[in-house]
Amino acid sequence: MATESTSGGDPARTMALLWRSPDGAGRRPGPRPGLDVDRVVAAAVELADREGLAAVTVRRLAAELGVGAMTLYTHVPGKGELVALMHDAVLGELYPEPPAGDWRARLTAVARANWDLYVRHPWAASVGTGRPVLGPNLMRRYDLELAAVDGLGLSEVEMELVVTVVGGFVRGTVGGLHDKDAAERDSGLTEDEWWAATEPLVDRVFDAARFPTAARVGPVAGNELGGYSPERTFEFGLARLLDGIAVLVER
Amino acid sequence: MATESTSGGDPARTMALLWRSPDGAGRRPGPRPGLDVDRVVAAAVELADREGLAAVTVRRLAAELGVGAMTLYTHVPGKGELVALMHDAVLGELYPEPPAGDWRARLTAVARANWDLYVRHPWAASVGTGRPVLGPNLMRRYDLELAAVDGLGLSEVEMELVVTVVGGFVRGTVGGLHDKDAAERDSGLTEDEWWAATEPLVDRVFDAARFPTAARVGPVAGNELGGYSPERTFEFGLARLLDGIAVLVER
DNA sequence: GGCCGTCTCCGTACGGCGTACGGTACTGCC
DNA sequence: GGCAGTACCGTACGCCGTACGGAGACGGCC
Repeated sequence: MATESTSGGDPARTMALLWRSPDGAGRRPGPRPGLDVDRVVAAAVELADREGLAAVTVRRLAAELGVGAMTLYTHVPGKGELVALMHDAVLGELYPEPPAGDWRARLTAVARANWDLYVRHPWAASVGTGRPVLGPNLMRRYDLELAAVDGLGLSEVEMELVVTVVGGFVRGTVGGLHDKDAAERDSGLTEDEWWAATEPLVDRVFDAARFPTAARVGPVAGNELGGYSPERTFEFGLARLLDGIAVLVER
Repeated sequence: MATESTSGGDPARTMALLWRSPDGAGRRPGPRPGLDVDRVVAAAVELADREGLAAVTVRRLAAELGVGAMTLYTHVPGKGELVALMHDAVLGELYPEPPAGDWRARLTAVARANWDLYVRHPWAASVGTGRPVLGPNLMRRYDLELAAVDGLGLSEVEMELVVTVVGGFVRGTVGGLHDKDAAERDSGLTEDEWWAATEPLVDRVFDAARFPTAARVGPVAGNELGGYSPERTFEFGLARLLDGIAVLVER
C-alpha cells in the first residue's frame, strides 16, 4: 500500500532530527538562520494537505518558503527524512488525551482518532512503515494504543496484534479516501462526473449473464452508498471488527 | 495507501485495451508488429514482481524488451494505462474456481486468495482504486466475491460492505509486507540488520517511564513475532473479522 | 579591530523520469 | 508502382532529487 520511502542517509542524524536533540554546541559562527526544521516541516505538511504528497517537491517547497531549492538541504538531509519528519509531526496530533472508557470505547477512540488523522492528512496513510521511523510521536502512539488494550487479559502478543489489526484496517480503508482525493485532484473530475463518463463504456462490455451477482448488487449499493463510500465502510467494518475482538476478550 | 495513479488518457481507449476489444479492422498496412500489448504487460508484471513497481520505467521496460523507449507508446497509451493493464492482468489469477463451502469457508477463501495474490505481486496492493479501472478481471473478482456472501440474508448494501471491508483489511495488512520488501530492497538491509543498527539509537532516546506499556509489550512481541509479522497479523485479524461478521450473519 | 573558521544560502549541473514530436522504413491495398 | 497507414525510435523538453562548490555573514579569539 505505502509507496513513499523514508529511508536515506545517516540514521543517527535522522533520529537526532526527529527527537530534536540539541546538537551540543550553542550559537555557532555564521549567518543567522532564516529557516529552521520546524518551519520547513510545517510548510511541507501544509502543502501535502493542500495538494497531495506528490506536490511536495524540493523546488516547490523551497519556492513556497521563499528560498532557493538547495537551501532546504541545510535543514533537512534529504527528501526521505523530510517525509519522515512530516509523518511524525502529524502523529503528534493524536490523543491530546489518552483513550478512556471501557475497552470498546477505548478501541473505538483509537480507530476514530487514526481515521480522523488520515482524513486531515490523507497522504500520511501512504507513508511507508517497512522501516518505521521511530520518532517521539510514533512511540507515543504505540504506547497509548497498547495501553488502550491493556488489562483485558490478553497476552502481550495479542495486545500487539489487536493494535496492529485495527491500525491496518483503518489505513486500508482510508486508502480509499486518499485514492478518491488524488483521483479527483489530478483528473479534475468528481466521482459523479467520472461515473457519468465511464458508465456508457462499461455498458458496452458488461455482460449481466457473466457477472450476475455484480449486476444485481452493484447498482443497489452504488445508489444507496452514493458511489464508493469509505466512511460507511469504516463505520461498518469497525463495528464488525470490534464484535470479533469482543469474542476474544470476553471469552 | 495507494500512490500509483492509473488515470491518463482517453478512457475509451483504455477500456478497449483492458477488454482487448478487437478494433474492427483486420490486418492493416505497415510493418509486422514485433510486440503486442500482452508481451509488454507480461514483461512489466515480471519486472515489477522482481524489483518493485518503481523499477518499471518506460526506458527500463523497453530495454528489457529489446526495443527503444518510445516504441512502448505504440502499444500502450502511457504509463498510467500500463499500470492499469498490469493490475487487471494479475487479478486474472484470482479464483480459478469460485470460492465454495459454507459462508465462513468462502469468505476465508476470498481473503486468502487476495492475500496470496498480493504476496506474489506486492506492488499490486499499491495501485490506486480511486477510479477503479473496470477491467474484466476486476469485474469478475467483484462478482465472485459478492457471490461468496450471497444467500446469507444480508442486504445488497451489507454484501458490498462486507466484501469491501475484507478487501480493505487484506490490502491494509499486506501493505506491511510490501513495505518490508521495498525497504529491504532499497536499503539492502534485512529487518534484523536494520534493527541491530537502529536499536542503540532508540535506547539513547527511549524513556521507559514515558512509554511504560510500549516498554513492556514491545520487546515481548518483538521477540515472539520475530519483528513485525504481517502474516501473523493477517491470520489473527482475519479470525477476528470473521467472528465479527458471524455476529451479523447469525443474528 | 582584524582575522579565521564555520555556517547559511544557493546557482549550476547531472542523471534520472514521462512523453510530445517528427522522421524513417516497411507493407497491404488499389 | 504508388500511396496510405503503421511500427519503430532519436531527439528534446520540462520535471525530479541532489552533488558540488562558491559567496557572504558572523562568533570567537588574538
